[in-house]
Amino acid sequence: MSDEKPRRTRAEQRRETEARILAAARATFAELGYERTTIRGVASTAGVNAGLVMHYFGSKEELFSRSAMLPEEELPVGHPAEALLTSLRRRLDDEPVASLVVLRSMLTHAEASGEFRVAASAWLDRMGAAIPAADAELRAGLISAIINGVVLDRYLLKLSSLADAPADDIIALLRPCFESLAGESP
Amino acid sequence: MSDEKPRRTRAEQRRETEARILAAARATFAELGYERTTIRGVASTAGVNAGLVMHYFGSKEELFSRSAMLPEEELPVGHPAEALLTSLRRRLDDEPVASLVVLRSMLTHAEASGEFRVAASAWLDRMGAAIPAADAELRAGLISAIINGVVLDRYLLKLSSLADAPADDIIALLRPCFESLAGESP
DNA sequence: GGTTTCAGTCAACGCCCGTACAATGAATCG
DNA sequence: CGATTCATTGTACGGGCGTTGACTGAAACC
Repeated sequence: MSDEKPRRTRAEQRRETEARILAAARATFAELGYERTTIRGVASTAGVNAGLVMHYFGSKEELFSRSAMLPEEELPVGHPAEALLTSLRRRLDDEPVASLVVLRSMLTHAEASGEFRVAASAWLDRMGAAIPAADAELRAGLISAIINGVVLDRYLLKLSSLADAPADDIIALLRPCFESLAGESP
Repeated sequence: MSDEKPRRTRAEQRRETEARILAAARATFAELGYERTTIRGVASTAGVNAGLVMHYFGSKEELFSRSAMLPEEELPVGHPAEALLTSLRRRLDDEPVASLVVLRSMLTHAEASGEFRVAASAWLDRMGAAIPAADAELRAGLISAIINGVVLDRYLLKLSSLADAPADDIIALLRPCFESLAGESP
């Protein structure tokens, strides 16, 4: 009765705790932004001591860095406009939190902007290359701006007209815009 | 030679100093957001003591409130799409700072969002009323999102493709989008 | 000219934050 | 089983913040 094996080995426990902290951090950064997020707060949400967060992640900066890491987004294939609409749908449905950590904290935390501007630039370049127009870069930038604006109003500012609308309706209304900007022929 | 009258009466001096503080606060809030803006920093930019800022504005919260006040925006008249493009142009050219204080701090400072959501709602209602479509509200919301997204990418995230583009090019490319969303006939 | 007002300064407070570090006790290992 | 690792805790410190209230000296007033 007492020789029960421990449910979790030490390594497992460690990984689980670290994951729990990371999840708490992601949620908090997304909701409060960088400045208002405190190590103690994250720790308490994760049910651990604040010192442990430091022990595992080294600093708040690094915790943020790890929280903001996005899975490499593979671009959908197909006509640019449709591909971009798919990309938008993904950000509207799949995992708003991931986007929010980045978006909100880029605004909150100036130092974080740098590395993300790089990622954004890469995205813009790939998109720009797929758009058949002389001002492809600007067009890609505008599409990116539209996507950012929609996510912003819907999830951060929570403006009612966007927050309550079904994703399908949003996509449908934006399709002509994306086609116009992506230079699709009608 | 010594009976020179004082250049500024006390009331003038007071108004000038207060205006200087307010200008410094606006600039700082726009650049750093609510949390990273400090009373001491604003005071030092304005060339006064931190205590004076408190004395005049009561609290950081109130200083922010006063900084974020926008002049009542009168809506341009004409066809909705053109009116909205004019509105966008205004935010691109006229005074980016005013928009930025609100936009950045709504994201940074949750408590501030409330009062601005009200203003945004009023704007959306007026816009929605001018759009001849069943889903006018959503369409207005999308247009607002686009405007926010453009300002966001151009002035806050400073993404190169938008930050460097002439306002005219942006307007030109967005015209079809606005027309499509505002339900204008071609 | 004496008194009052008031723009502006200064020093201090209490608080919360990120961070450092020693201590603990259970899992791991030889 | 004894030694060692290591996940986890508790405590403390140094700094920056918003805010306060006493103070100063020149303008305003009668």
